[in-house]
Amino acid sequence: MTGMDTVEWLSGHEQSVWRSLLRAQSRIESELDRDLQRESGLSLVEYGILVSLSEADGERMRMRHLADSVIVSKSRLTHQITRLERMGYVRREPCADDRRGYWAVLTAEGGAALAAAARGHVAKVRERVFDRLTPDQVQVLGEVMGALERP
Amino acid sequence: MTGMDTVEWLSGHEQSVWRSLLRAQSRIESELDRDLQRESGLSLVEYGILVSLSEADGERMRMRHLADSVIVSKSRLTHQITRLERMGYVRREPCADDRRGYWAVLTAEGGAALAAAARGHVAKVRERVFDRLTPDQVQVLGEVMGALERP
DNA sequence: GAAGAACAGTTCAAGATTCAACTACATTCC
DNA sequence: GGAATGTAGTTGAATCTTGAACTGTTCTTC
Repeated sequence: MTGMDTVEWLSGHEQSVWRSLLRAQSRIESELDRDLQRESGLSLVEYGILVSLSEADGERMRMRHLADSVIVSKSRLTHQITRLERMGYVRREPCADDRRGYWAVLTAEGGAALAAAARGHVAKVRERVFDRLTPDQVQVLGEVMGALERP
Repeated sequence: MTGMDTVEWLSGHEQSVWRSLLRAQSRIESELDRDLQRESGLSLVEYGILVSLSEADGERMRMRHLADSVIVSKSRLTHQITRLERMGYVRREPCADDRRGYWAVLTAEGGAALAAAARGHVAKVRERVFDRLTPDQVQVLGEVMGALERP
């Protein structure tokens, strides 16, 4: 009795689930990223940013809100938006009623790039994920991820 | 009829599952990484490398095999092992029967660092993932991730 | 047994990410 | 109203990642 039993370990089954999860995660992410990159020149994060913007009111979002929405640090978002701005897909606009703030605004080119990327990307997501699962599995996966996504 | 219907889109439910998955993924990973980093100075990838080595025969693995096992590029592994070597947690040994190759070998310090990190990390994994799920959900999650981890 | 292909691993340089300052504006509260 | 505190976003430097090119070894096949 060393005191070790006050720490909860993972059961054998939990451990194997956890490792599968880690492998699945990193495989899915790296494959989708590579394919998206190759076919549209966008990273997964850039794609996510464009999606968020395209769905927002006026196709624009405040930096802070956008950062939360795609789950990256403020600093990383700043750099990322700078790059997207260089590509012509996003532009910054100062925010009228909060002079500290900026809007990141989707440009027409950005919308077009997103549209061009979306089709192939979605096909890959389907192929890589949903085609491998039964409807019941998808159902439970949704419940599980719903529970896990909360902070 | 624009031809768009030849592409399979995601259903509304699939889309929402997919987005939950992405958010859950990035939250889990960034939280665990931050905590691990803070409490033991290891990144999640470094932790994974030490785990793989600790479980391997002779606590050593060839670079290539190790790279596959933790799912990173050869190049990234080279850099990562260089850093772990600087920290004193791993050392490289030339491979006797294949003169192109090297073993990455876990040092005593590396084993100790892993042991020190493991307890807290596992507690976080439990707290962040398994405590939120019912046994049935864990069961299905395992099946699903088993299907998704294959290349 | 030699030529050519494949493989293990590293290197280099470009680009991305991180983290802690930092600036500038907003809010609170006395 | 003004000092203190909080928030939005950027900057800079150090670190990390990426991908292609490269070295040296092994495997194949004729």
